[in-house]
Amino acid sequence: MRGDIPSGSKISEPDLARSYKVSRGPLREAIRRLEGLHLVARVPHVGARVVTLNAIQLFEIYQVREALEGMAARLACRNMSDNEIAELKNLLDDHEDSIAQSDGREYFQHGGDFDFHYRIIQGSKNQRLIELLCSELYHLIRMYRFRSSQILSRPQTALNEHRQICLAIERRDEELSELLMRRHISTAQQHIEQQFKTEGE
Amino acid sequence: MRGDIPSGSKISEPDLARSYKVSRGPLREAIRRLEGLHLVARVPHVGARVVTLNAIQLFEIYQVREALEGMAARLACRNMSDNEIAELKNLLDDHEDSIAQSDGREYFQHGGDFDFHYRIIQGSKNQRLIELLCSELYHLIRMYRFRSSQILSRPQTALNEHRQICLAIERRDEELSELLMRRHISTAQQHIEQQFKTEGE
DNA sequence: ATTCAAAATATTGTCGACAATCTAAAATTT
DNA sequence: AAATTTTAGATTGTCGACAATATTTTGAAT
Repeated sequence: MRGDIPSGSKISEPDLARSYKVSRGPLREAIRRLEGLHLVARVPHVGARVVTLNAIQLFEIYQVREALEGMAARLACRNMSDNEIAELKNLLDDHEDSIAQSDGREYFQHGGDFDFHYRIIQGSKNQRLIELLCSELYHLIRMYRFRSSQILSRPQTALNEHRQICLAIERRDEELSELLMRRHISTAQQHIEQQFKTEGE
Repeated sequence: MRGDIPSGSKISEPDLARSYKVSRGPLREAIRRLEGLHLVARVPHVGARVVTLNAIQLFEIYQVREALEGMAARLACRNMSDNEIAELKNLLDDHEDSIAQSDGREYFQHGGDFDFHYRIIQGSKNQRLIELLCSELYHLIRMYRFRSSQILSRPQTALNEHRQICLAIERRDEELSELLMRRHISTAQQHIEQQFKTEGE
């Protein structure tokens, strides 16, 4: 998860066991867990490799993310307390300051973007949705972000979109908040696609 | 997955290892995989239990399912071939016959309902979406269906809804097909909720 | 009789070793 | 010289045993 082991590299059980100072038994159990999280792929009798995300897989993840986070925004309208919404607004004000200070470059890098999404996901109060997005998909997206050092810095635009979503949630407008969240993620997806194309040249 | 081990029962590693004629090592690795699928829950130093779905958890799963299958229907509009859509229509005709023959009781039991949903999910051509719905969530929903012997038999209504969805896909109407699919699942969810209430009395 | 403490039991966590399988390297054949 | 077969090496899969931890039972004290 930290990215210490490069994406795509083969995992040698004896080597890893030595480096972590554990026996192969617990290590294999751990690998099986990572397999469940789709972070390593395992071929019987051949070995385990750290998964690599190609453009298509990232594309697919973003489609899933759009559906799930859209639902999260809808449920957040239903289930976030007035207090939680007030705190969400405070967070956005902090982000505003942070962008003004750092000239906007560090918004995505310091998890500011994820902070916002994280709160709304939590606000859905749907435990399964939370686990799916925050534990399972997040690691995969994060893995990609490690590689391409987030060039998609469009902090002011993103912040504006965040504010719109926040407003819709404040008004408890389920339809609108879902729509805006889906568009927001869809836009991010398109930016990544663009990036992949220019990268390929 | 077959339901041999009752939901909620504790899993004894030595017992299971004996009954499957394997050592505890591979068994533990298998349990870790099931843990990843959320089919067993594990507490350190205490043991593993087959998960039980309460009403809330099932409710949450259906919310996730609504979001994901709605997206699947949308993507199916984009990615299903004309041929695949024609086959989908044939499937619905078969279902029609099956319902007429068996007086409609066996539609859900024999996986007819799932057949339809399965094809649309596959039609999305999104591998991650397919895996999430068909491999991960399906087992959980199936686990519940084992317990309550599917009382929600409203076969004719469901079939009609399926036909409407199919029509929307045929017309490549992404908006409508997603909407109809979400309503279809939302309706099923409400039926289950109803059932839980009457069950609790 | 009830409650708390301590010992006994059972279960989980970990390890090192051996067997089965795959990958590569070397040797033989064409 | 190239290709195929064979052999050697490494890696994965499996096992039984031991240590650490939790649960249950037993006993004693209130």
